[in-house]
Amino acid sequence: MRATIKDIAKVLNLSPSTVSRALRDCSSVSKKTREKILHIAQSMDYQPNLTARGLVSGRTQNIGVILSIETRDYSSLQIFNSIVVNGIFEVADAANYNLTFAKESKKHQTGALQRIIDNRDADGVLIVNVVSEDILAKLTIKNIPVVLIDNHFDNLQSYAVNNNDRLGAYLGTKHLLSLGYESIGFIGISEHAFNRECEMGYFQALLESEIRTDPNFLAKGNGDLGSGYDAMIKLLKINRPPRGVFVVNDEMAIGSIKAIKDYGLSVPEDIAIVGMDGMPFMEYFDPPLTTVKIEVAELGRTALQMLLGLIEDNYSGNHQIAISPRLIIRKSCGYYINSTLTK
Amino acid sequence: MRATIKDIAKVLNLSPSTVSRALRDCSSVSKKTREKILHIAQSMDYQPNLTARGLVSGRTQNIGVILSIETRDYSSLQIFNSIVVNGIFEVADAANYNLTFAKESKKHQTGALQRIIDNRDADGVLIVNVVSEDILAKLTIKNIPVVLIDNHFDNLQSYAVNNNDRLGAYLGTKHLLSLGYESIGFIGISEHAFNRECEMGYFQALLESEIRTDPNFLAKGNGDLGSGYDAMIKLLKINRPPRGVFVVNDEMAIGSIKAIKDYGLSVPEDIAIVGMDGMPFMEYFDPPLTTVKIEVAELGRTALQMLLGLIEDNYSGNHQIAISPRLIIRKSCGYYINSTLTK
DNA sequence: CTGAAAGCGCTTACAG
DNA sequence: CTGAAAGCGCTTACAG
Repeated sequence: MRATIKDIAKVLNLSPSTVSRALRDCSSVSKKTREKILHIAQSMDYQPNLTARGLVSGRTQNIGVILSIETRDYSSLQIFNSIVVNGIFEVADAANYNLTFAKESKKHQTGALQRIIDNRDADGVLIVNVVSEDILAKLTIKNIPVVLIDNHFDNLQSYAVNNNDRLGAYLGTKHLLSLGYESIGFIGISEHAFNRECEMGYFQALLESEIRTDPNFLAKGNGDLGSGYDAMIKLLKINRPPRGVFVVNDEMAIGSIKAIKDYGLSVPEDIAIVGMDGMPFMEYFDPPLTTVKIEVAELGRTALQMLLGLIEDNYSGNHQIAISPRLIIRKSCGYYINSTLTK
Repeated sequence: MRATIKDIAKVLNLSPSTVSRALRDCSSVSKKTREKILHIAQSMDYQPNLTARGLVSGRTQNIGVILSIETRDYSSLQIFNSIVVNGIFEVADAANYNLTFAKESKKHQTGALQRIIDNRDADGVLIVNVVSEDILAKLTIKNIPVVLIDNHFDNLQSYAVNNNDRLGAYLGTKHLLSLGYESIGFIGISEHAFNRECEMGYFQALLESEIRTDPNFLAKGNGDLGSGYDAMIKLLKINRPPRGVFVVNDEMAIGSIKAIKDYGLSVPEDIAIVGMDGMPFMEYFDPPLTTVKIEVAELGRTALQMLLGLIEDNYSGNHQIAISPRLIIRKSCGYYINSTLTK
């Protein structure tokens, strides 16, 4: 059987209280007895029972991570989420917290989510991606601290960590402009807050170059490859299509490159493309995709640091944090063709 | 404050014991009092404190999931692992278990892993991918049930769930043969047990077609794209290169396709390629990759079911289970070119 | 069918 | 600096 505090106390003829104190390094224990206790504890291979500790502290040492149940295996979102979780894990582990996953959809929610809400099976919760306002409300009522990740709520009261989408679109568009292209298109996505941010970055870049925006140069998809293809076809059918296009996610960017090729044109010679996300394998496509890489793991790390502060009741930073993405130049933007000009 | 069993007992003038029994549906409580208790419990929004339950049951309701610390974000392995975890989660959630992640490398192991081993912070453990034998030994000593996932140990005593790699290589090779190609190459990986299984599947398929194996047609990489490229270059330099090549993972398959293109040849017209894995985005490459898809989530599900049986001490199935992968035909194998023959 | 008591392994005021 | 006692919220023999 596993040794307990009582066992150690008995061996040394001390009280459990003293042993407990010594083990946790309380200053009120004499050096001599502390050393005796530590020594015996080690020789008996004593390790505290975390559950018992949790019962008296009222803490679970769990962080709930709520994800959308609908995420398909191998999808971009799945990949995004798993990297976010990596970042979360790093911080959680250092702070001695476990992660408790939970998933949710309109119709169904996992047992884990019920345990978090009903039984308070987490000291705090991270909500990744769009999850219903309903869940957020329930957690708030139960007084469980929450931080949103990549949730483009317009709710300024929530604590949230997002990619700086506006900056991302700005960087992507600016890069195309810096390459000398004068007509730049935009393929967005039908997701309000996110798309609005991206559009603002795009417009700002154009404005700085004093280029008027052409409403025909704006197209939208739903985020997947096929919709990026369709959106690009629309742009291609315009009288004089844009010379460069910023696409708000990599998957649609790949779709739009396919559309351009199928149209008998080439990337970047005829139309240059810049995506956003940083999905895997994108450097292996033909041409390798230039993209604005989101610091996904950093989103997770930052969010959990914030949440930990909230749990300890000593967070005093901003309610909302935006993490800067960064441009990764590959070939689809034409940088290496134009490099004589720009380098 | 949250209602406790005591609170309910007080309201109804009953003992906590009876309330506890009623709440857990023990048969020994009269229908009448049970109903009263359930009613009050609901009106007081009572939910059991899981920590307290855990303390008396000696269970943590945690399943430890050990992963390699070295896995890079966005790598194939990272994607593989996250899908395995999806499968594990499904089963865990249905059985009311939480997942506790832990990571490990030769030099370093996370706090979570120490908690699992030292403090028994999990009722059972799943080890995904190659993790040191040392960890396995420690868990065994502590009497913590373990199931390995995708760990190609040669240890027949361990409980393990793996992809049926031999079958995978067999299916891939057989498919190439069925397309009429008579010389088939093999690009393997320097990982003993895994590679041996793949080779056996490859040889078996050749044998059934009475094709002699040419040792020059065997090449090896380390798993990443560049190494697949190099391995293919080796095969291309042979006097008469193989007409089709089975590559043991998708990433190297993509690398080998690139090598073929750079060599001025085309896929599948000159050399046909079949990979194995089922990584995302592979259908978008040029040409879309034919591959043997591993049922990754199923590996996770099966392993946890096995582990749950072990924890409950009622598992009586095989120690080792191999999950069958399945062929996904796309364009890199030339099926659609040869379809007049084969359809 | 119900209750009183002991216990799971720890922590923490309160005394001394 | 140390100990006795109470308690965290539940479960479970043992009696009746």
